[in-house]
Formats: sequence, structure tokens, C-alpha cells
Amino acid sequence: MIGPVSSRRDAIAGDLRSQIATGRIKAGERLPSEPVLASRYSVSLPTLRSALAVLQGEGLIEKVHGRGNFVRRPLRRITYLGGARRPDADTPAGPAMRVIIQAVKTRARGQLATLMNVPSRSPLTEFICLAHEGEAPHSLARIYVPRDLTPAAVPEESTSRFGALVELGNTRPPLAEVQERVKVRLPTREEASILRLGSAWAVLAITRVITDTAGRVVEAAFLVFPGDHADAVFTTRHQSDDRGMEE
Amino acid sequence: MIGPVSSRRDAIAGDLRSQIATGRIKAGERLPSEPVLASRYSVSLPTLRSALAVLQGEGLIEKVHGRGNFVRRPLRRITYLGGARRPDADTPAGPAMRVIIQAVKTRARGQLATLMNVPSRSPLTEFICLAHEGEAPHSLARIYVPRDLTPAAVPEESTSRFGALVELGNTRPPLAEVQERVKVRLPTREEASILRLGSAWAVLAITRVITDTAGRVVEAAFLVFPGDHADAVFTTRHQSDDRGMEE
DNA sequence: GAGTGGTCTAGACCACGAG
DNA sequence: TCGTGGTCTAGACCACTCA
Repeated sequence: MIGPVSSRRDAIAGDLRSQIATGRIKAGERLPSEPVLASRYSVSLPTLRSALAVLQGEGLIEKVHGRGNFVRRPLRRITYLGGARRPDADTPAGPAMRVIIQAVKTRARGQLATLMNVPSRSPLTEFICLAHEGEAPHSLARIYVPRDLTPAAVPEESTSRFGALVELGNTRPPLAEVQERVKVRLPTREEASILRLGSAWAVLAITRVITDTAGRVVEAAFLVFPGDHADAVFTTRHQSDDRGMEE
Repeated sequence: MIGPVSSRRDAIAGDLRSQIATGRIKAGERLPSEPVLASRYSVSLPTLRSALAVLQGEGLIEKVHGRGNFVRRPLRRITYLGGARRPDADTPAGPAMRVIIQAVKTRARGQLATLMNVPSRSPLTEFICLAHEGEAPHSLARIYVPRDLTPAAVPEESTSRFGALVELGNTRPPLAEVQERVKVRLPTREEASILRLGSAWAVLAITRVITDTAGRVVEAAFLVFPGDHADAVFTTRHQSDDRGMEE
């Protein structure tokens, strides 16, 4: 580390962190105001605030302008199951997932056309999805499907499990290949506010491309999960020895 | 946004960001000193520093105590291939990967024993791996293999591709299943310094468990990649309709 | 209007790196 | 030793929330 072994900022952050961990300050509770904390720790306001910024960066507190600083409730861990497997046994006994879906007619262009391996201006349907789990925002998705493969009736708002999302691109067997690219990146301003993330907290971004047996891309999806409490799990099974080298 | 539409901090950060993007300030170059920049933008030093903190958070600059602030060179993107596939065609024509491996005899305990489904105190070999790609740190790994499956001779330092790492757990066919859990988390102090990440930059952490056809865990690995320039790709192939529901 | 956090200032002192 | 960034202070003013 730099500077003294433990700066006042780190000392204060550490003290508050342990108070939160031990439950001396409970989840959802408001911290004392910044001036009060500053005088309690005998530091100036900017120093105290920088300590709070550390905790905010760790996702332990949430700063709300005009109201105060709050201890964040521990969030239910989100597990994304890769390979387009149906997420049924996933997060059992959780609060119901609510998915808001908006369907828009659009056309392929630029990177998206390349990703889907279709000519520019090919007709697509874009599904913009926002999933909530109880009160907590769960995930964002932008899913693109060739127009001719789009189901005629699309529910505007479905109160279902996340499976609804997957099924949009999953009702047409047989699928040949699912490729998922996982990235870590900072959220856009919009993503940060929707997913209730500090703008310094990275998101887990998954680009999913599903191809059918004919080699046609039947879905491209951009999924965004709050990186502070989301995992993605991928399981690969090998029959005898099918470790393919073709790509 | 909070406060004014664009704070001085954001305005300065934006200006410097565009100067970096357009190449007016080149990669690797040192920025003018903080007092100089502060007076150039007519702000106080703390304000200017907070603008630099924004750019640091975005991975655009690197602050080096006592030397100055430097524009980070764009880093070669790292691609991790999931499913224990041999990463041969991976990052072609890159600088040679150098992997430093340290092997330690240890015993399973706690979470690790659970993950590997072995009794506590089972003998294991722990491989601590640090990969470099040219000068840039590439990844960290802690790999655990049951002692009786450990190759007799382990190179202390191998100048090879990352494949060396995978092959440690890959020389004993037939593998039945590879499960990879991808997480986003803040680096530990040690990881941040080794991977040369700001401690606010998240890492891509992969927990990999490889099982053989008998259901025995032959490898558990904890892999850490710098989140600012690492992807993980997982490809799932479906033969006819083998979307299994067992789990 | 009262209380909260957000931004900013001007200046001090300390720690690190290089000559 | 000198110039760099790192930490900290005491206080000002603004913006947001809620009664």
C-alpha cells in the first residue's frame, strides 16, 4: 500500500465495515450523518467521505443524496446458467421474477449484423427486457431474433421466471450451438441506475449467440447482470473424447 | 446525474479522455503534473485529482506515486476458452506466454474439500501459477489436483502457452465434465498489485471443477484475470436434443 | 425550512522516485 | 535534494429530500 500502513480513511472504512459485518449496524439502516461521523472519528468531512466512498466501492453502503447513507441489504445471488439450459431448478423458493419485455421492430446494422452473420438491414425483432426479482433489479437484456423467427404474439409484461427470456430463442429446435462470451465492464449510466449499481461497480456482460443446425444464427443476446451479486455457470460434458478442435 | 449537469470534475475528465482518445496525449506518455493541470483548468488540486480518479477508474491512466500520471497502453485482450478445450488457435501471433509455476504439497480443507468432494485433509498438490504475456501480467491461477494424479515432474518455470496450465489437469482422459463458475469481484491487494490493476477494478474470477467419467474430481482451479481486458468464451454444442435436466 | 449529501477551495504536510 | 503524487484540513456554497 501507499502512504502510512493504514490511512485514517482505511481505518475508518475498516471500523465501519466490521460494524456492518457484525450487525452492529443493521442492513437497511441509515448511518449517522457525515458531519456526525466526521466528528466521532475526529476527521474532516472530506476524509470521512472518502472512507464512505471505499465502502460504497465495496457495495456495502448506498449513498442517497438528501437522505443519507444506508447499509445495503445483502442481495440474493443471481446465477446465470449457460448453454441455454432451462433454468428451472435455479434459485428455488425465491420471490417471483417479474420480466418487463418490450418488442421493437428493427434492422441489423454494424456489429450486430456481423455477430448474427446476416446482411446489413436484415429485419430483426429486438426484445428489450428488464427483470426484477421482488424489489431488486435482476438483469437487463437486449435480445435480437430474425423477424421471420419471431413469435407472433409477444407478452408485453410477463410475470414469470427468467425462462421466458430464454424461451424466446429456444422454441425452435434443434439448436446446434450456443456461444457465450463473458465480459467485465463498467455499466453505462443507464445500466448503473436501472441495476442500482454505483457507477464504479462492474457488470457481468454476456453476449450470447445461438445457432441452429443449419448454421443460421437464431438469436443474439446482450445480457447484463449486476456484477456484485451475479455468477454465471457453464457446464461442458465430454462424450468419450469429443474435444473438438474445429472452431 | 447529481448536481450540475456536468461538474468540473466530469468536464476535465471528459476533456482529458478525448485528448487520450484522439491521440493528442499518446499511450505511455506522462501527463503534466497535477499542479500544472490544476492551474491549466483553473481548479484546485483536489478537484483535478478527482478528475484523474475518474480516468483511473476507467483504466485510462495509471498513477505512479512519485513519478506522475501515465496514459495506459491499450492491452491485448485476453480470451479464456471454457470447456477445457485446448487453447491453440487462441491469440495467434502474440508475444510468448511465460508461466511461472510453483508446486506445493497441501491438504484439502474447508470449501476446497467440499468443492472437490474429498474428505478433509486429503492430500493434494497445489499449483500456484502466474502467467505473463510479454511484460504484461496475464493471469493468476491456483490449481488443486489430487496427489495421486499429480505428474511426477513439474517444471518450475515453463516458457509456453497457457496450455501448460490446462494440461496439468488434462493429461488423464477421459474427462466427463468441466464446470466453470464465472464471478466478478474486487481483487485482493495481492491480486491488484500482481495484475497491475487499480484496486477498484474488478477481476474476472473463474472457479473450474473438472470431473472424470467415474465422477471423481480431478482438478479444481481458481483462475483470476484482469477484468479490464479479459473475456471468457463458452461454447455449448447440442447433439440432436440432449438438453439434460439432471443437475 | 431543516437536514442531508455533493462539489469545490487553498493550503499544509508526508511519502515515494530519481538524480 | 527536488519534483512527484498521497493524505488531510476547515470551511464555503449548492442540490436534493422530506416535512
